[in-house]
Amino acid sequence: MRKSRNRPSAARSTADTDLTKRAQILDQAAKLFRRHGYAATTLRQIAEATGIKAGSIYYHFSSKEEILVEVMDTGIRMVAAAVREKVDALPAGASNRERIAAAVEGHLYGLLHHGDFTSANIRIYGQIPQSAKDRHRIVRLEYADYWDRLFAKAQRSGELRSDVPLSVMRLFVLGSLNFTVEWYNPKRGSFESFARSISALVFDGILNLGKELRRPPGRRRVAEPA
Amino acid sequence: MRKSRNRPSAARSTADTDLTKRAQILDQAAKLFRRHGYAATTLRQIAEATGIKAGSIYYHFSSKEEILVEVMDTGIRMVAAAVREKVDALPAGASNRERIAAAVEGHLYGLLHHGDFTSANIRIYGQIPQSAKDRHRIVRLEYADYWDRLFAKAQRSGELRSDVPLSVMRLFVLGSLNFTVEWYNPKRGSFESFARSISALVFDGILNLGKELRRPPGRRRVAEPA
DNA sequence: GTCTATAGTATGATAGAC
DNA sequence: GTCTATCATACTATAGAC
Repeated sequence: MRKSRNRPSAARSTADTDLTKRAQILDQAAKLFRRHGYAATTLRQIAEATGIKAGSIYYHFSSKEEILVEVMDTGIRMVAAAVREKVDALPAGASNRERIAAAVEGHLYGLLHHGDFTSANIRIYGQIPQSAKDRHRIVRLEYADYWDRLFAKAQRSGELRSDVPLSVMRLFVLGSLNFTVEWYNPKRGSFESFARSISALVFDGILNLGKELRRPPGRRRVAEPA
Repeated sequence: MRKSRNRPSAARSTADTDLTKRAQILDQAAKLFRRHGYAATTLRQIAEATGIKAGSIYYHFSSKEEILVEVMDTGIRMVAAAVREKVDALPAGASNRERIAAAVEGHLYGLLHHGDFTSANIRIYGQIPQSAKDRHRIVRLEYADYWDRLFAKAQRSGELRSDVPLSVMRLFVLGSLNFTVEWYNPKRGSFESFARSISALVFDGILNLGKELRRPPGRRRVAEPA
């Protein structure tokens, strides 16, 4: 069913147009899936938003579900790429806590800068057909494993609290980050200050510890011997 | 359009049957909305799950959207009721921090014990028609205001950190709680221990502060003078 | 209070012209 | 690579029998 591969390598402009159209369809699909859900979005809507007719979509995709799976995969991949970039940019001797902080920042960045794909992924994952979940599974699991290893190492080194089950901690953190796509408003301050706030809450919680213990924004507290 | 009100007050069994059927429809609708979304759920599915035929639903509801709005409202009301119960049970002199802790516990309780209505609400809110959002708006806003006041008081009394915008803090907390419906698994431990874990993370964050600073489960840290 | 039957509309997908 | 036209199916909602 895959067309539009293996084209004459010279035809640059044609190739670009083709890639662009495919990408356009995915962009519009992500936007519509995010706003109205998968089932409520029709191929006619996607087509109209892309500037073509419904039937033409089948030149680029073999089914509605194929569009869905590609939108879902893209959502995860964008976030995963942003996380790896941030974490890999750390100096060699970075602590596990610093690695998690970088991952949190990267996750938020990927999440909030590719809004439609990531929001669609988070919003509709629980509602898509099982067959789509199955095809999306590998990409999703791989990313979950990444965080799993990050947290496991950090707890072994004693940097994370040990009175809360590790899986609860990991799911809580990822869940709280993911839900920011539902309420983050770029008009109310810069992304950087937002990320600092979220990071502070994840690491230190909401309580006021007194002026003596609170560091200036951007720096985070480490264990404070009594 | 409203039938089945003002019936002969003697007919207890008839009344029960009627209420039960209406409630059954809502129960099944909530379950299906949660799993497949609003648009993807058909009246035939709701009817079949309830043990009647699609046309019969119109005796109890005037439209699909009316079912939706009632499911959405119920989701919020159940959580709000659980929160008020927990907060109102506190002694008169309770601190704002204790009030928030009780609200967190109540919110989690309401959320995870009425899974279908609350999960449906959280999952599909962003996708329902604008007309349904408008009709759902008042119930939703009222509950948001409750938390708003709770947080505002706590920050004024200095119990909450002041280096993070209050709205970010409130939305972060509610969002992280809400997202637990996506991953909470009652088979992996009791609700009570789960609630303690989440509460600990919300108030204190994920870092290990050293054995000296960590209180036994259930108790929470207050400001610790240096 | 539930049923059957159906009106009116929209959907995903396909075929074939250009 | 996109179009028009259409098939087969499904949907919400209504009407009227029981």
